[in-house]
Amino acid sequence: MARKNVTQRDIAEKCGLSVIAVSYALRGDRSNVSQATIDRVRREARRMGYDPSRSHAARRLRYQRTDTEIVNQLVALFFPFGEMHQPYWAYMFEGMQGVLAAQGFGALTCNVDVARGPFREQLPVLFRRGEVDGAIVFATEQYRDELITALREESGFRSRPIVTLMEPFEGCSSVLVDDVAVGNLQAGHLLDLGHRHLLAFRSERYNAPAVRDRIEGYSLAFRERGLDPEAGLHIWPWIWDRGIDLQEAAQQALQGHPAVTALLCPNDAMGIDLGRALSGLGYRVPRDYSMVGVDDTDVWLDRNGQNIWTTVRLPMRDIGSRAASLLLDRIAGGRPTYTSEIISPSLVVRQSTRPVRPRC
Amino acid sequence: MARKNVTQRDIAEKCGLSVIAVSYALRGDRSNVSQATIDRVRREARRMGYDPSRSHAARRLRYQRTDTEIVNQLVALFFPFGEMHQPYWAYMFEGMQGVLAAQGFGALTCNVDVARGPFREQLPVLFRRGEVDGAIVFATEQYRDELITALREESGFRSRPIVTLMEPFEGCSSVLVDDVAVGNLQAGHLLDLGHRHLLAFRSERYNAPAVRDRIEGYSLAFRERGLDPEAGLHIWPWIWDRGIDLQEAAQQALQGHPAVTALLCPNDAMGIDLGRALSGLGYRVPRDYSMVGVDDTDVWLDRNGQNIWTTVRLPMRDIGSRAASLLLDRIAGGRPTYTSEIISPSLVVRQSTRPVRPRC
DNA sequence: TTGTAAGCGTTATCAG
DNA sequence: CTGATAACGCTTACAA
Repeated sequence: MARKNVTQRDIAEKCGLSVIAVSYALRGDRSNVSQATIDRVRREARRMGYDPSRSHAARRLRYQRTDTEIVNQLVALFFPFGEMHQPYWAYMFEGMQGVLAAQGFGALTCNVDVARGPFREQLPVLFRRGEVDGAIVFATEQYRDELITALREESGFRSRPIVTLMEPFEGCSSVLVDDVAVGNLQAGHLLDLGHRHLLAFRSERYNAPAVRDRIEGYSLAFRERGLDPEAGLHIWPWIWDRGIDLQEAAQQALQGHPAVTALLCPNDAMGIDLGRALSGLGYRVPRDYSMVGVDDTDVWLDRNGQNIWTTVRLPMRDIGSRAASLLLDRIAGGRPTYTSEIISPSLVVRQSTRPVRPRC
Repeated sequence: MARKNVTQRDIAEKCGLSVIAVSYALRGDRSNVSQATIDRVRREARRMGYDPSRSHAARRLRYQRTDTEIVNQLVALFFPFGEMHQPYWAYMFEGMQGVLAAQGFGALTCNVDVARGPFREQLPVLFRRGEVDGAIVFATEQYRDELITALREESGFRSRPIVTLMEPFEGCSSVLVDDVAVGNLQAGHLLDLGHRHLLAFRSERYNAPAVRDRIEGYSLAFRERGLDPEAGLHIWPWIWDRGIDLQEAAQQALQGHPAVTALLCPNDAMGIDLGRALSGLGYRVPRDYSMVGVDDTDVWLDRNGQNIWTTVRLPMRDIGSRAASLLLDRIAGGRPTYTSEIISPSLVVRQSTRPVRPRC
């Protein structure tokens, strides 16, 4: 058990140098110390078991004199409580944790809630101390603005890097999904199978820009194939919430569109629930309706344990790890450049879609 | 914008005292300073906007001289990746966050993985710095021992408080569930409905002690009613995993026990999946089989959006908040007493159970 | 009850 | 290229 901490002074004594020379050497400051000394000091430091993390407090104290920010290896992850048990968030989180852990960073998970008062007062004390290096924010419209404002106003955080997920934000880097491509892949696949009347469910839980982009993607798929979206793209507003009678809602949607042979679902969870409801109504997927989702995070197993759910895959782990990388880059580099990274979706064809066959 | 930090010296000047007197006063050290001074200093400090969290680094630095632990308002939450998207973990997490956030504490979410090397090297650097005040550990047998050992060996953490969830551990406080009562409630309810042959699925994912206790609870329920568990309690080993053919497995289990009219499920998720598989086989719940789960975290909705799933409820939020409270108590109090708290389950009767009716 | 001196471990400044 | 000095803000030991 290393009883006493090894300090720079110990190293200095051992090397016959001054403490400050050691300080320079350890930081590799070539303009104040020779390369030879640097090497010698570093070797000795390693040998003696010098651990910079032990003297973090001293370093912090010293640096606040010059208003220099110091890396604490701690970042905050903001997300709504409701997303916690969604598989897609679990995957994103996994992606982030992988990158963060590899660098020794810790993840401070934070939830804010309008019901609990002003956001600034809900932030852990660590923020005020300036011990949080950056943040990844996954929040829906309403929360996001207020949250980011709160962070910017917190003097311990101020202008530190923020990465937003799924939506851009002024002054932040972000990791986005190409929602036009998502819609295009979904609709294109169905059109290529010969389906000509598609029903899209516009989930209210989706924020405006993403929904707009998806629909644009649908239309684009029609036009790219010389078809008229006005004629074949049917949009049904849909509130997907616990407590809704899925079968009744599904029945209603389908009866209003007898020509429809395929369904565009905004995400897997909703789509699979809907598919199950259709089965309950006596319809068969894909015999009666082809269905395609988004995410590839949920499964619909057939009796052989095979996943039959055709979907547009969003690489959630990648999104998470890209966000973390972006954040760490900005923390390390200090460059105030706001990068946006756009993640491309990909189509995963399984058995919930098949070529159209004419209605009797 | 508070450009310059207010320090104890500023307050001292304002009050015409020495810095050390202010230090004593702010900490309420009655043996070194008069109550009058304390009040005066504190009032002035508040007026000037003195913020102790700003000088945390200085305090840390000073205290490490006397090996005094200082509260950082940061605790670690350990859990397996696989549990992340389980609703029950989401609820526990919510319970913990509520308590922690109310005290300004931050939650450092940590996952360890044997595949990534020794646990000690996977810990965020914050541990080595001694900036983590305590930990809540939710890990299955295999991980738990190694993880807690790693924490104890980390010189920056050493003997700081740990609270384990669901299972006790030497030298830790813990929040436990009364699994005998869980089993007793499940089986007792079915027996009271007149069922005499119960099939229990012993999920392999459950750790040994909990499984043993549940089964003891089943037997107890029989004996309390003057019935013989040997005659009516049937146990079926069951591997519940993705990729399994649920219908086939279910078929097999039921065919082996023709007298069975009710099913004891180890948790909701598995039970509801199984119930759906039974529906697919043409059975009806509860007409053909009464089913009861554990957790009350998952729902099985009927066509009216009503949850029909009868289950034994484990108050996950309470478990989480109790664990956090236990931890904060030990962090604040410093008492090295290891408390175990046992949480009682409760029966929630819905429509997946009904009185037995004789088989044709 | 109050004040003085010293030090926690580091680094910016400036002189050699 | 190297080193002495001072300072970051706080608290313990000891003296007044």
